[in-house]
Amino acid sequence: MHNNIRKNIEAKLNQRLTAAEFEKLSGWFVPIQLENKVQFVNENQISRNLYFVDSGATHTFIIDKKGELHTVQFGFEGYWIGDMYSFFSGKPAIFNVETLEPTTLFAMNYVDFEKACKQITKFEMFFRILVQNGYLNSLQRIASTFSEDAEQRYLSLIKKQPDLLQRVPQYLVASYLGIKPQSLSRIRQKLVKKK
Amino acid sequence: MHNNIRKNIEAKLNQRLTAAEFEKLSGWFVPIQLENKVQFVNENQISRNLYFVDSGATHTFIIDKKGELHTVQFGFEGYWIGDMYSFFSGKPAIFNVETLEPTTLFAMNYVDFEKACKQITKFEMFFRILVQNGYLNSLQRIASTFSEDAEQRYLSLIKKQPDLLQRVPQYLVASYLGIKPQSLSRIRQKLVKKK
DNA sequence: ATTTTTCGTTCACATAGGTTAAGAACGTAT
DNA sequence: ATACGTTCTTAACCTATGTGAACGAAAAAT
Repeated sequence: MHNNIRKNIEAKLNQRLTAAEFEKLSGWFVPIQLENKVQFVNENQISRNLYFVDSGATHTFIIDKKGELHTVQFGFEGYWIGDMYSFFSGKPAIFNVETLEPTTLFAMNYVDFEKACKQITKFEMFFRILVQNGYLNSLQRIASTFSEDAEQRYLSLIKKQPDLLQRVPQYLVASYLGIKPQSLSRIRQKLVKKK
Repeated sequence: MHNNIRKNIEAKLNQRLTAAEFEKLSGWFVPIQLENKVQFVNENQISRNLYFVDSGATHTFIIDKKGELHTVQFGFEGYWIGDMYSFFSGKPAIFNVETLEPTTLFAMNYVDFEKACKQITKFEMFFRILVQNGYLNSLQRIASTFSEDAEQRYLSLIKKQPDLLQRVPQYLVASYLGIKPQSLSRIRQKLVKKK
């Protein structure tokens, strides 16, 4: 049941978990089944869970002062998601997370997370790597936002995740790229003509 | 000598270090004095150091394909800087870091960092908090880039760091905001007239 | 099956920010 | 004091993206 988590951790660590370690971890990850369009993390509400996406898709987003939605990140099979700020500080979340398909998650609460870090050094290492990678990715995303135009960002994105447009509505892809749906439509039209 | 580091760690942890812990840590942080305009982390070169800015100022930046500079972050007294990617992976850095004033740093190398994490749990906790905060800040910066125009971002920035323009050249502030120096000049002129 | 809502496209027009270029202000070296 | 390089400003023009609106297609609800 928890095999995808195991594979994911072992791949990032480049190291295997023992049967005992895996068994302990499994106990701390509770499966959750959600329908499409279910929001399970809410801005301004406390969310002391860390989630692993076993199957399905999610998006993490904020709503700005003008009421506009901005996608911070998508989450597919094998992604770790949630509101880290709330998870660690115990204060209300700053992001929202919602499913984009029927989705199976594994959730670990903060108390178990602390146990896991203490009892299983490999998990603590794994998690450190996870946060570091997330941090670096977001720094590079800032850099690319400033150095590339929307067309280039779009091309990089579909190169990196060719199935993205098949799985999430185009207006959310636009919100991830930092542009309006109409602009993404225009960019796509221009690219078709170029060929 | 290492008092600023101590204060910084204790403040973030909200917990004091014992004399023994502090003494150990002090031994691992090597002071470095640099002149203005010294680049001490280079893209494509390995940099397995973590730096604490004791006094002075730095900026972390990338150069894009068009040869243009983009500031990723500034570092002043009490900031922790360096190229985390290289620090952890041992691979070449993806960022550059340079002084903007005569600067005093404390450097910790990766081997000592690992010792510190193992021997001083508080340091390990502290560092985890540091990376998490960095990650969250960068996610929020992405959100603000998409939801605010350059004028609003400029106003938020000088509100948060009123002395920034006194300490770093305006073209670097522009590169941090993601605009050209001419555009920042135009925005500033417009703001003066508004008053 | 029909209606209603959501989503993607297209277009005309508006605007923020980029580009180029020139000159002013300032700092530093001579 | 003079000259040189660097930074900042200003202005005219250009371009990518935003805005608002209309339409058709697809999806969801009835």
